[in-house]
Amino acid sequence: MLDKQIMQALTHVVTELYDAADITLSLEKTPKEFDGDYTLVVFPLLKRSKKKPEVTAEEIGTKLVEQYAIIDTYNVIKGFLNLSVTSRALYDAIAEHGCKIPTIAKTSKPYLVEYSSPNTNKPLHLGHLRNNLLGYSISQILMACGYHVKMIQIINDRGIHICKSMLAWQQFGHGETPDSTGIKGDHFVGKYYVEYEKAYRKQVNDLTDSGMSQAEAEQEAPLNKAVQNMLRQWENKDPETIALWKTMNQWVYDGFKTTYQQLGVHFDKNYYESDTYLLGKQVIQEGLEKKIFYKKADGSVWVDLTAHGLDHKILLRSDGTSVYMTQDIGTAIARYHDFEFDSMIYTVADEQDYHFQVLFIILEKLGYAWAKNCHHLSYGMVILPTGKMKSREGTVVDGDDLMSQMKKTAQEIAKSRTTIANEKVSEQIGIAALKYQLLKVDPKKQVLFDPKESIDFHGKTGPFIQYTYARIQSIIRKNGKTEPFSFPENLRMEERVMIKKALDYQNQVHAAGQQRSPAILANYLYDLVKSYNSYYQEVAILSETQTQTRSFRIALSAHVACIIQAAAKLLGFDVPEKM
RNA sequence: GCGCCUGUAGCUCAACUGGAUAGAGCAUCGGCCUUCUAAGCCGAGGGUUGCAGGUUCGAGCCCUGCCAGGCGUGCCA
Repeated sequence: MLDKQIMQALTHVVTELYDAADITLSLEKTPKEFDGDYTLVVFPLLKRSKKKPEVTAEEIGTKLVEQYAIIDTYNVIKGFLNLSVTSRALYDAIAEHGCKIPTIAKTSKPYLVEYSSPNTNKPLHLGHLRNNLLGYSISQILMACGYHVKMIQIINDRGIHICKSMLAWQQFGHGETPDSTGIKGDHFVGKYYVEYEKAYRKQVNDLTDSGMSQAEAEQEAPLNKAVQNMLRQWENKDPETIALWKTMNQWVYDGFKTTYQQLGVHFDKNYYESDTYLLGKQVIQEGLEKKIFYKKADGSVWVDLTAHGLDHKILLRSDGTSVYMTQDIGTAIARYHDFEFDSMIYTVADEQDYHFQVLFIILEKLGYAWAKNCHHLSYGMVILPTGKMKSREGTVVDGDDLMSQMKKTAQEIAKSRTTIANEKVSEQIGIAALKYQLLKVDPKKQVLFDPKESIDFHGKTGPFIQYTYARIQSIIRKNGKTEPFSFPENLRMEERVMIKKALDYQNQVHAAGQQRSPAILANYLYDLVKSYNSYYQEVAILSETQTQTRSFRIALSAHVACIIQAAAKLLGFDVPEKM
C-alpha cells in the first residue's frame, strides 16, 4: 500500500538524518487547499533535528526525492512537509489494490458478537433495528478483518413479561392463534401483552377509586396476583404452564424469523435465558467461598467494588433468586466453555453501561483472563422528533411496519422516474435507505429518526450509494468485455483524488473494526461515492477516444464499484445492477 | 448527591484520535440533461465548535470549573 511505502521511506530517511527511528511519525492526507498528496508534520522531530521546522522539512524532502522514485516533488509550509507522489506510483498502487481486507487478527480463536437479544413478549421496534444493524455490521467488518466471528444472542424467554402475554391470552384469547387470525406471531403475542397492561391499569384504577393507595392497588390487583402466581408455576415446572409458554414463545420465534430474514441478519447460536439463568448461581457460590463476594445478614450476596471506584452490587437476592447480573455471569462462562473465545462484544444500549462495567470487573475478579477482552458496544437510543418512543402513548415505531414502508416509498419514487425498479430492487433500496440512516451515526450518539426525512432518498443516503454502483455497472455493460488496462500516460486531477480515496478503503475497514464503529465505514463509503460522482461528471469514460486511457478509466470505475459492493455488504445492504 | 455519555451551520451529522483557512447532507438561492443513469454534478449564503480558564509550536479534540440535555446509580431486566 502506498501510504505504507511512504511511511517506510520516511522512517528510513529520518533515521539516517536524525537517528529518530523511535519517534512516531504522523503522516496525513494533504488538505485539498494545498499542493501534495501526503503530509508529514515535522514538529515532533524538532527535538532531535535541533533545527527550525522549515529546515527540517526541507532536509527530509530533499532526501526523499533523491532516494525514492515514488516521491515526485515536495513543498514546505511552516512545519508541514507536503509530498506529491508520481502518477505512476498512484497507478501501480491502485492496479494492485484489492477489495479484500488484509487480516489484522492475531488469533484464530473465535470472536463472539452478541446482538439483538430480544424479549419474547413483543415484536421488534426501531430501537431493536439499530441494535441488530450495529451488531450484524460490526460482525461483518471483523470477519473481513480476519477474525473468526460467531454471531450470538441471548433470548430473554422467561420472566414476568411473557407471563403477562400468556395470562392475557388465557383470559381473553378464546383460543385464537396467529394462524386463525392471520397475525404475525410476535405481533400476536405482543397484542396480548398490551391487553394485559390495559386490563391491569383498569383494575388498578378501580381499586384506587375505591380508596386504596396506588402502591397497594398495583400489588393487590387480581391480574398482578395471577401473573405472579403464573411465574411461580413456571418455576415449579407446572406442565400446563410450560406447555403454554412453549407455544407462545414459538409463535414469537416464527414471527422473529421473518423479521430477521427481511433485515438480513442471522445467528450462529442462540442462548436462552431459561437455560442459563441458573448457571450463575453456582459461580456466585464459588466466589463466596473464595471470599470474592460476601453475604449480608439477610442472606443477600454482594460484591464490593469500591476498590474500582464503584459501589457495592447485589448478586443474589435475600430469597436466593438470581438477578440480571447473576445470569450474565453464568452466560458469559457458558459461552467460554462453548467457544473458548478470544474476545466478545455485547451490543447493548447505553442505559446498561454501568451493568457491563460491573460485569467485566466481576469476571476478572473471578479469575477469567478473557474478561479483559470483553467489550460493550454501547449505543444511544433512537429518538423521534416528538421525543422518546413510548409504548403507552403508541409512538413506538414497529420494525416490520418501517421496513415495508421504506419499500413502498422506494417503489413510489421509482414510478416517478424513467428507470424501472422491480419488486426486488425496491426492497433493496428501501432497506438500504433504512440501514444507512441508522448506521451512519456514531454508535455512542443518539439517533434522531425523522420518518419524514427517512423517505428522502437523495444526498447522504443508502440509495445514493446504490445509484452510483448502478451507474458504474451501466458503463461496464455498455463496454461489453473486460479488457486489459495499462498506465494511461498521465492522470487527471480528478483521477488522482479518486485513486487516493479508493486506496484508503482497507484502512477504513480496519479502523471501523478496531473502533467497533460501522459509522466510520459508512461515512467513508459516502466520501468515496461522492468522489466518484464528481469524477464521472468531469471525466469522459466510455466516450474517451484514447483507447489506453479509456480502458484504464473503465477499470478504475470497476474497482470503485467493487469497493462499493464490498463496503455495502459490510454494512449489511445489497447494491442493484440497475436502478 | 455521585458516576458515565453528549453539546459543532436553521435542522441532521463529519472532522483520519493534537495539525494548516472546521467539512457534508437537508432546507434556501443560482446554474447544468440532443453526450457514459439528473436518486447526479457545479456554485452562493450560512460558525465566537455550550461558557470561562489552563496545558503547547499548534486545541472542536487533552486538563479544571461551570451551564444544558441524555442515561444510570445496593435486591427491575
